[in-house]
Amino acid sequence: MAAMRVSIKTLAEKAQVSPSTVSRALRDDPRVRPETRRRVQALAKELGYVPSQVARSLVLRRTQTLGVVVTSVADPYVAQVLAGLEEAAEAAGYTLLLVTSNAQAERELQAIESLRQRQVDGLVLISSRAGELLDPLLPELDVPVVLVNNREHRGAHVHTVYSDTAAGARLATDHLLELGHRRIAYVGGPPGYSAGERRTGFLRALQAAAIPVDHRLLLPGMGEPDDGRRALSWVLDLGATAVVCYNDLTALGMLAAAAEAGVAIPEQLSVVGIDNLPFGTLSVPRLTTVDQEMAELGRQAAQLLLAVLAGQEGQDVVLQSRLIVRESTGPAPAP
Amino acid sequence: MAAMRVSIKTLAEKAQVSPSTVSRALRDDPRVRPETRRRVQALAKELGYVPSQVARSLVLRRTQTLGVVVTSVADPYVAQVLAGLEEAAEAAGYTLLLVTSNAQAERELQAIESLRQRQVDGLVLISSRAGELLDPLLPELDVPVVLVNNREHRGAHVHTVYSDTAAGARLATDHLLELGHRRIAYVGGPPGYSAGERRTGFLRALQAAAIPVDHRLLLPGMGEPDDGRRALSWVLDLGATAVVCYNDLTALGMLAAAAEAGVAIPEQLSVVGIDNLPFGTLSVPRLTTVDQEMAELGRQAAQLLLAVLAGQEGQDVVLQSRLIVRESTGPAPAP
DNA sequence: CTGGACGCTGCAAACGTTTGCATCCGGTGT
DNA sequence: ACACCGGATGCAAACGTTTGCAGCGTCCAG
Repeated sequence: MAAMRVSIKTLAEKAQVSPSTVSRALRDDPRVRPETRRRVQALAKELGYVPSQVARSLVLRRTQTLGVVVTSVADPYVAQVLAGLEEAAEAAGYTLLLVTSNAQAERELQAIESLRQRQVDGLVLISSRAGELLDPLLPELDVPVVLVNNREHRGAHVHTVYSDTAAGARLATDHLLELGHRRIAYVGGPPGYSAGERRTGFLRALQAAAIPVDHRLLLPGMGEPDDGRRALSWVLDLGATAVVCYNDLTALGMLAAAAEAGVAIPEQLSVVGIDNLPFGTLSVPRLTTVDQEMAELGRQAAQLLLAVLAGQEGQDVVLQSRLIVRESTGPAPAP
Repeated sequence: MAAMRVSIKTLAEKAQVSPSTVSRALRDDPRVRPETRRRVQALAKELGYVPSQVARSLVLRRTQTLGVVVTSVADPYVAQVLAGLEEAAEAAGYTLLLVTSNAQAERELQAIESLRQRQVDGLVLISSRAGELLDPLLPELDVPVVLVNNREHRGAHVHTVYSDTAAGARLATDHLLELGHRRIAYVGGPPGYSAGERRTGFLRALQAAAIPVDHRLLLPGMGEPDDGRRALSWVLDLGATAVVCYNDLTALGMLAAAAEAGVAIPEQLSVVGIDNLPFGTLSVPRLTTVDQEMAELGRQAAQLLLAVLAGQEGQDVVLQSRLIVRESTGPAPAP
């Protein structure tokens, strides 16, 4: 439709003023006469003028844009964090540039490079899996970085926002211990920060209760429902009466498998997850879990980044985990 | 760290060549002597040169960026579409600019405006809820638009990618009819394109089977689990033996409520959803549903947009729905 | 009548690229 | 010796803004 792009210059000609004046008029600079301002603004509306954020970015040297790299948006944990992040960023006039890494370190680095070239004002890495590959890169970055759910890295411009998930796992385990369970299994998650934390939280709880760990009860997993499914018969065979899962997804998979196999939850087996996904209330029985406040995590990440961008001192933030007892856990069966 | 940003000019000085040559050397233009090219590239690496995509965008007048507006990333349907979209866009060298509308028409328009100013090369609207407010805006846009899961709008630059969800709802209903059900309820979704389609699909199936509709069995909802929960006792009271839900979320809510209330599924009530969320396999019983291939929808949307951007003719795409029978549906109980 | 002050506007440079065209150089064909 | 050619490089404009500084009236005080 529009034959040619209408720029500030176009407006300038039509309004018989200089580009500078147009620029100022559009942004309500008090230095331009009210009448001129109105005239220019009216003209802008009439001609359908759309300011070019990219030209503006070039001269101002900031883009009002935050780069976010995630493992996968299809992961409900990530999606929740992202939602909180977007909300807070949007409220401050920032827009998100989203890139997916599929949990591959190599792609994560590429993503960062791409965002860098796009001159994002700040960077958020959610559940980064790049590990040590990240270290040489971080100091190079000329923008502040916030790591969500990962404390493996330090640096001048790098900040951290995370749930105290080790404590969370401990909470979950202590809950089972209080219920009288003594043989408790753990189904793990994908290599990386949080799986490590959660696992040590679990182990510490056992240790504090002076319960020797049976390493056969420490199962590997990728944080997916099938991991929980597979684990069910394994843990029953070994006589476990309870299991803490790396995350809700794993736990939900186990609940589903239990239902299909006719295993009574929690009478025969107590199951607890971590994350508090919305779906945890839809399972039968409803899932006992540990809240990780993903949306809040995202919001805090955005606010931290924005604070740093505004020149303030950035304080790392840690969110406390909170146990949510529902019906998937119960007293240990009498021996 | 870097005291000053290193630009093409910086490289030019250090390498004793003109900026033009540097620019060409960096992009492997055959017109620059191989040796010069190597020298420049080495220097670039050494000084940690990062090309400015924004400067490039300004002169090339495209940003290699696609704008996406969604209702909420926390919605698993949206998240799946987004995942497919990102994958395909990324593969073609495009990055996504993501904005959330919270299903509010006003905010959706603002989002579009914001993306426009950011000079996105194309726009994707997922499950737009802006309705008629969108119509005056669409022709104004100077970039191609792809609507996902919404056929309410037409225009020169607007294309559409959708599941034939009316057919899907009909499939679901026909399935119940074949199982002998005659009193079938429907729990609806939020105002907008797809809820309308799905509802008419449902109604058409009844009509084709010459079953009079009892309008008390047409329940309102917002596509959330609680809608399904609430609907359970209502539909049982009215003697329904089956219910099709606007989406899986609603259906899963109903299954959970049924389990809690001791209502046997599918013996007392058959429940079918639409979407085929991953969670549909974790419920007890597993949910019968209609696949909507969200990720594929996203991929197709990206490809369509990219094709149009490449100057090709853009063909709207429609994905066929496919019934997935699991255990939440069964024969109608004998009267 | 003069000297400012003040209110409004314009000039021009800058942000970091890309690219059409000109330039320069050594070599080649006649 | 001349014109010409081709390869390598440089010049300068352009993309669409913002902004420090200068300019220009007009009005008022002295």
